[in-house]
Amino acid sequence: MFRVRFAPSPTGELHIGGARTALYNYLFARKNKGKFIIRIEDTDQERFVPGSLDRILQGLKWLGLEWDEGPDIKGEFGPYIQSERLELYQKYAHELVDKGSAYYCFCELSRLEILRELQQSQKQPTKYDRECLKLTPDNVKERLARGEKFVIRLKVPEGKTIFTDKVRGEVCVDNSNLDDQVLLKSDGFPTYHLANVVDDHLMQITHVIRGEEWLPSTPKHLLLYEAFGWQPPEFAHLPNVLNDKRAKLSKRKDGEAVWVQTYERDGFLPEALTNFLALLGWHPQDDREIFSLEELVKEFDLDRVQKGGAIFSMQKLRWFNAEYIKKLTLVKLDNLLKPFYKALAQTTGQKIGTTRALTQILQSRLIILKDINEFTHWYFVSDFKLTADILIPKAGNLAKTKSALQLAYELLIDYGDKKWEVEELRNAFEVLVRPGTFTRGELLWPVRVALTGERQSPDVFEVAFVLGREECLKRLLDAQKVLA
RNA sequence: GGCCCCAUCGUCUAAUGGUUAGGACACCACGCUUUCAAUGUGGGAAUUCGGGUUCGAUUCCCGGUGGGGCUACCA
Repeated sequence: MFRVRFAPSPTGELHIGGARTALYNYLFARKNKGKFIIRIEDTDQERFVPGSLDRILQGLKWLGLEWDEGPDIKGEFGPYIQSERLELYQKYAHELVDKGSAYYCFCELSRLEILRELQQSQKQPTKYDRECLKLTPDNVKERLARGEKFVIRLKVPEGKTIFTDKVRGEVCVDNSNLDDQVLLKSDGFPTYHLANVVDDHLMQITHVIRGEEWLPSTPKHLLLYEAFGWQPPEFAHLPNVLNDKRAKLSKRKDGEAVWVQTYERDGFLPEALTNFLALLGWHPQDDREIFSLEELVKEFDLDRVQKGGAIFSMQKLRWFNAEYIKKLTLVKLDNLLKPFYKALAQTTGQKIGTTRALTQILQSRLIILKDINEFTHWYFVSDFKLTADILIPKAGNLAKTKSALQLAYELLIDYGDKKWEVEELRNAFEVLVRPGTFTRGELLWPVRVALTGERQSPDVFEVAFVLGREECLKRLLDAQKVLA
């Protein structure tokens, strides 16, 4: 049974790159009828952000990536939060020391810094010089007894470390380039490397699917498995998600655009985001692009994951989102829009009744839900400023425009008991369009502008329909005053 | 500086030892049309460079170049 995990650090929101890593892990697990596990890697106390854990889990839930074991779900391999597993790492670190695969180090941070600088200036690999490996066992015992601060370092053996990555194929590193990695910090917390290996083993993870940034430290992890005498999992390193400058997407460089929550807030649909993310570094066998999560599960295959980094294209994401909005049922879209409508009504001090009809005419225009804010000015604001300039069509003139508005007004006054419906309205106005009197443009442009105050808007009759007769009459009258 | 990874249209990518190098986004044009969208049709746009191997390489190998990542008692 395959077991994979997503292991975020609680240092903020769910990162977009992390979301893709989680997605690929999820797809791999579901595809292979395996388990998808969430583990929280909170071994850095300084970077810990309170509340972050909940927000990351919420982000994953929003995306629809459900997990089988995790901090909020009891599993037989818990706890799933590393800060609750501290004794474990300490035990294993000391076990490694006993085996001779690791050693105590008492060196000061300041000395290590100087050492690094020296090595770099001499064009050497930067790594620990093993000063503390010279210490005699008695010496070590004495310093420990004295309560001196220490770390435990991996003793990297000589040789080469070779492994086969599921995405990249064979990777080979000479151990002489590997640093004697700190495994246990002086505060008693493990580093990522130790905690990660211990937990992946204990939690019986079979496939480690993670970001490319871990590729260089994988040999160290393999060395750890070897030192413990454990069977290592398979590794698959995913290409990075890049910004438009081809650098790894990061909070520092890219701001809140890296948080999944930002997309949720702006009205991207989770289905669109997962679809987009899935295709960022992976491709199905055919040319299809629209995939539900279930369909992705069916098609996903690690063999078809890309090696090179992929630029996060907002344009393409927006296209996906528009596609998914178009596919939504009216009721569903209207519900999703409710919070946005409410906020708008609040700012304009307006009460809103049913928004169904409004939603319908906006559906094909929305790219993200937030667009509703700009697309509904004509609906929520009725006292917009009109000018003759905008009311008169490019190919029209003042007199014709005046009479168009007048005729439209009269038509609605005499509308009688005809149905107030889009097609009915269209038919009624069509009668006014005659060669020698009005072209459609000469008639409909002024009417539409009178009703919306905007050069660009939905169809006149759709607008008239949602506005209602009273409001239309009022606006037509107002427009005529502008031309008077 | 050292180590590792990567390289097809602007972007995401497909494909092959012999193809008119395919699709999607974006862009442009045209159609529809009262405007804007949506939609339909069409168009421009790519195998990083240099060596090999081969009858033939964009595809395989080597090198350059370029890009990225790592180089912490961060993950």
